[in-house]
Amino acid sequence: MEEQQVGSLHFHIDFSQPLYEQILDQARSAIAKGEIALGDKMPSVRELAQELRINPNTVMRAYQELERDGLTEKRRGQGTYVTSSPEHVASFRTELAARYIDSFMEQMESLGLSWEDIEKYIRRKQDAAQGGLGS
Amino acid sequence: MEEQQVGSLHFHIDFSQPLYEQILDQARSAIAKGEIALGDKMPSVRELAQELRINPNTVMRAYQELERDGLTEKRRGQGTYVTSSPEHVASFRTELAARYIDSFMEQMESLGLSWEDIEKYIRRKQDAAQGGLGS
DNA sequence: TTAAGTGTATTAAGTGATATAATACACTTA
DNA sequence: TAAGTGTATTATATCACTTAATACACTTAA
Repeated sequence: MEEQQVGSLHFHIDFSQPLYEQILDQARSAIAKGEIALGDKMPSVRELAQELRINPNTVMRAYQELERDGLTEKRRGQGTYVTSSPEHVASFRTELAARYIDSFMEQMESLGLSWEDIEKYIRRKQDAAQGGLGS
Repeated sequence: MEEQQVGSLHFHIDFSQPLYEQILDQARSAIAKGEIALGDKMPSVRELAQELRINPNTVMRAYQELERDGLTEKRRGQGTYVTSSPEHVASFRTELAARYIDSFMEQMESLGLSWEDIEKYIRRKQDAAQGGLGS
């Protein structure tokens, strides 16, 4: 397990998933949750690669997907910046959340679990953890 | 997209995921939902491979995992059978469901979504579909 | 103008997961 | 004995992922 702070971003990298996917997910999360502010400069491709001790091409791949998500903008010769548009972040969140939720509901359906079953499990878990998630 | 009925089992195979994983998931689902009965004989490795037009080794891999799940028992020289123990199926369901749910909640948390947000989305979706899932 | 720092593109190579193919063995049943 | 089981092995092929080494175009600041 690898823990790394790069600017205002925090990464924990392991070998359970493709590297570019972990960078992507964790950068998405940081932007979606406002851990890095709108308009802020992201670490450069080379810098992040050096800090995480991985290849620049791998960082590039994650950064290209971030831009496709509408979460970042790239300025040739300057660097990569978090979008300044709150709407872009918001629409990304709802779209990705919808994808996650739909896929999750399919999994539950494949196990023959109803929505009520799921609610019961979550409630039990939240009680046990004394409100771990509910904002 | 490939649709195949093999005995009481139904498979739809594509190239979105590893073949062995699709077989595994769909067999798990069929057993968990009782679409194939406890104690029933599964298709033989060779038969399923032939029907799905894939390699027997690939079916083997899925079948081995099914046994590790406690969902099937293999009898050398006879075949592969669905477990006769309802408890095994039940414990598998709750265990896998817990894994799915936990991973899902992590995804939601990474997007900064609260449990209430999720509930709202689901309710809206269920209303729109006039009760698509609720048992 | 120059140097350093950006994103980007290309080519080559290596590794591991996935899948196929061919074959053989041990076991059970009819 | 023959046919049908699960199982194991070896070889091969493909693809995703990752690294490596370079090179190019652009921007900014010295």
